[in-house]
Amino acid sequence: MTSDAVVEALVRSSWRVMGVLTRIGAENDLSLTQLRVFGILVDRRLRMTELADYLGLDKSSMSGLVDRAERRGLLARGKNPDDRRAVDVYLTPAGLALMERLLEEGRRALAPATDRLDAKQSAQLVDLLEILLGE
Amino acid sequence: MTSDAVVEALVRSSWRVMGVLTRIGAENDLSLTQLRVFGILVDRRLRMTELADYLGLDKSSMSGLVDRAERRGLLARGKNPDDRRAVDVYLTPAGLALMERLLEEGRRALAPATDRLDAKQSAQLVDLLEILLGE
DNA sequence: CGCGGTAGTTGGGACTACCAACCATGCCGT
DNA sequence: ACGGCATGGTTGGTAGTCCCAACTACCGCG
Repeated sequence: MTSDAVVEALVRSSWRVMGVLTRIGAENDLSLTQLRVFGILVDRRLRMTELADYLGLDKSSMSGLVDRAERRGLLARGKNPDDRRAVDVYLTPAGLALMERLLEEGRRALAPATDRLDAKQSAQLVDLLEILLGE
Repeated sequence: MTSDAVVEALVRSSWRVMGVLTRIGAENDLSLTQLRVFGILVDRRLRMTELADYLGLDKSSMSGLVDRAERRGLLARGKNPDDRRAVDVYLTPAGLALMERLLEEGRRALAPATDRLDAKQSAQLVDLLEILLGE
């Protein structure tokens, strides 16, 4: 069965990627989840629950997560204009700046791997992964 | 720069894969890390420190990890014949059986995604990821 | 033999996630 | 318009993760 090989390759490479992200996060005192939160919020402003859905976490897990990032001035809570119960979360300028640094770091850290592909292969890989991810 | 697109696709798909693994783990009371330990030990018997190296964790993190799995009878500690300080870790038959179930579950869970690729694309993806992972 | 280095454990601390319980607000039917 | 149920978020408690520092046991070399 070829499905096995695909799953195996996917899982293996995913672990590799997570390892890189974990290291980059650790160097900046961010957990994997926080890193992901930042990645999500780069171009969005979301309510707590929406964020929890993105992450696949319980909403109660969000409070502390956001608290800690907020305390560091990287993230802020704001009122939601449409629903007084809801709380919007978004990156502060400092958070955005940090995220941009981390993106660059991520690119650099993965470069040894991604550089092994030529332009055509890169495009192919992106296409295949996008099919995998579905639209 | 096309490197951006590759990194983005890789990170996105890795998160997807991790989500699936997290769910499967949670359904069986296993953390992501434990799941990975099992995956590593399927065809190996390792010392604590070697395992820690595979996982990129501190050796002190291993004790508790192995403890908990051992308490559930999924994993066992054994003496290392060459070094009396060292402790070998390996899957018990129960652990191996569990892991086989989980592998099958993983394949099934990822099938909706992997099925979107035909045989040729699958082979291509595996090739590309293997290049990425290095030899 | 003795001494520095390595294998693993223990203890303490911050963080992560979950669940259940709890306010505040929103929404619906009557 | 109001009573009741649903929804958004927080809090508190628990178990697990992961780190660092300190410690014991053992290895190996001079």
